[in-house]
Amino acid sequence: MKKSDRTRQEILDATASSLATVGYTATTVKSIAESIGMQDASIYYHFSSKDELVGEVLDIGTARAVTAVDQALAELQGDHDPREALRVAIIAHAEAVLGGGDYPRANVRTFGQLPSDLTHRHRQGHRNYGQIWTRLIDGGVESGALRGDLNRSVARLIIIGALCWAIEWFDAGEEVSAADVGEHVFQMVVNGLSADQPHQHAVSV
Amino acid sequence: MKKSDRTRQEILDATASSLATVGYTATTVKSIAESIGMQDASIYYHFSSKDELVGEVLDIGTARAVTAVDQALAELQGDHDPREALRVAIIAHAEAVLGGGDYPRANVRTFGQLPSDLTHRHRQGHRNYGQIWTRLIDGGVESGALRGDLNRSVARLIIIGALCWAIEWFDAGEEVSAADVGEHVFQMVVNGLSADQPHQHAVSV
DNA sequence: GATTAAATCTAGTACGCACTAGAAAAGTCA
DNA sequence: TGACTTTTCTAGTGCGTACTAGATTTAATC
Repeated sequence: MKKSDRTRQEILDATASSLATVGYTATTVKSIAESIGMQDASIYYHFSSKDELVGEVLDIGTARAVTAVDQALAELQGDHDPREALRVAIIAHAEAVLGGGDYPRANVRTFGQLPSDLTHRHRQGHRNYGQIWTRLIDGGVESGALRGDLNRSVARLIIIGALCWAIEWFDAGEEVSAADVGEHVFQMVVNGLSADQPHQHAVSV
Repeated sequence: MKKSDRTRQEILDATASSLATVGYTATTVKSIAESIGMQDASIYYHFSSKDELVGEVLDIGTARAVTAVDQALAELQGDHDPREALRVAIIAHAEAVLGGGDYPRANVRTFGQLPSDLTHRHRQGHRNYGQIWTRLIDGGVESGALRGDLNRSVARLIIIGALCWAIEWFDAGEEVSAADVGEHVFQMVVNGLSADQPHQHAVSV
């Protein structure tokens, strides 16, 4: 591996870490360079602009999140309740975004604070990610496992929203793990908080 | 009312509107001034800094959200299922943040992109707001209406998160209203998406 | 209508930002 | 070692930001 590739990777990692923790605006080219012991101008040998660099980090982030969920679903072999697929996907998302690396976290953390160029650039990636969930919900409704009287698109966005917003309060140091958060979202959104429900397995947290 | 008070209000309104639509960074003192036909320097006759102005807008926002939820709960007289209280609160929050004015929207929209001074300044306000929900959930669990096997704090944050994230995708122009979003969050989080649940009233959207 | 106070404007400052040009250093391979 | 390429640094530019000082206009009061 060339030195250039190694440095490039180091820059990407530092940018992902900064985006995930302090957001887009507070992530300056100078601060990225400092965190890896470089001068800010040297960044521009590897990337033509801040937004190209940030865009690449976000691309990697969506790819990793999609892979995490796809992989978790692929491991679900044989016949299974569509609710179980939803559960597995929700927990995989939670682990990728909360417990996982900086890249998926950078994605969620900077959502809503990017310049419009970058927002547009990633619209397709978000659509692709949304389709995973659309398929899961559609499958559940059509098989009769999930209610059909709710707007599926709204339901999808509410699930994703509950998971994404968790980044604002989740603290990896506390006793609640990323998987715990996923389990809670699943329990609430699929089984419901109401006490007199079937299909409930006690959750220990 | 003095002229100074009217102008001051105009500045607050313009700031709330800007924060709610483009976020903290893109809200510049100059852009605020321009939107009401002033010079940027004139803003400083009424407010000592950008962050003091923004802080005041956010204070108003939390106050209005709290009032909206409190008022909706107060109208719930007589005996009622704790789930109904949760439903009323969720819908009131949705209407305040999605359908309501710019002030509560500014709060949610800028969450996570504020400088740390402002974040700290509003920590108490957020805590107070969280307590409304803590009471609702605790009441539900203790009366036996809600499950007791989930972490209540996590449950609270998931409900608020699902509602807050809706600001990222909700479009007031579409056929789904703010109250519809609230109703969906309630249906999912309390009754659950699963098909074979009691307590379900069909929702038409 | 003159006098005083309130409100706004003009014209700046200083600073941090993304980014550039060209020199210097470090790495590569005969 | 020496010639060449790749990478990094030094030193800057221009722009947008929040913010300030002092003159100027607008409003209120007698």
